[in-house]
Amino acid sequence: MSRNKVNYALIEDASYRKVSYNKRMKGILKKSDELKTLCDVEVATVIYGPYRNEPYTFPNNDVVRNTFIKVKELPTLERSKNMVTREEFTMQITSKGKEGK
Amino acid sequence: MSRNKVNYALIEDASYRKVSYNKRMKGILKKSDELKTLCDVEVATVIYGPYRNEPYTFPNNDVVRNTFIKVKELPTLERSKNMVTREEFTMQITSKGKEGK
DNA sequence: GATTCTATTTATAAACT
DNA sequence: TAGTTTATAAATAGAAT
Repeated sequence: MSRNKVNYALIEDASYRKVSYNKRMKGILKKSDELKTLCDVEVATVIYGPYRNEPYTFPNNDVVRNTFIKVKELPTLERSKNMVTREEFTMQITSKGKEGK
Repeated sequence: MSRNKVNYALIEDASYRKVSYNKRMKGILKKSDELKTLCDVEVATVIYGPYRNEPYTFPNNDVVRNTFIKVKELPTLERSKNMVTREEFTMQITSKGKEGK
């Protein structure tokens, strides 16, 4: 964004890529924190790249672990497709789905 | 952002809070996708709130699970504090830390 | 209540230090 | 080459639909 439009592709220049990474990391973490506070939802993010040996966790390792546990039982991609189909079917037989978005 | 500055606090009005949640969710997912593409890093995000029964995963359940494995072995908050201290100590005895950030 | 519009704030690419 | 500044693109709060 800014002085020029951003091209949606890998930034070829390594040093500029790192500068961009640092700025954007900061931006995403701020946005995540805002979402959590403004809308009262749980947000857990892990970013893993060549700039640190360990993955970066937001807001911290413990919250990430707690939140990610909820994902354990979720379907794999293959099963997920079936689930959606089932959901859509349920939507059809009930007048309206009850979940938000 | 926008017509008015955002107040860093829970949005009291539930319907407006949901509208804001939808907009900001979309924004964060876009930013995450951009970071991944522009800077070639792994990003995994889980958002869990009252608007869905299941946690929302980005980019999908499988990637989140894979990334989560890397976080399993990371220290807890308590141990983390010690780690930082140790890192700082290492920084002191070596002229310069070698990690990015 | 969801979708579109628009004024304004916020994020950030490039320049500069 | 990390921090600061500035011009501009992008996100989004509130309004309109």
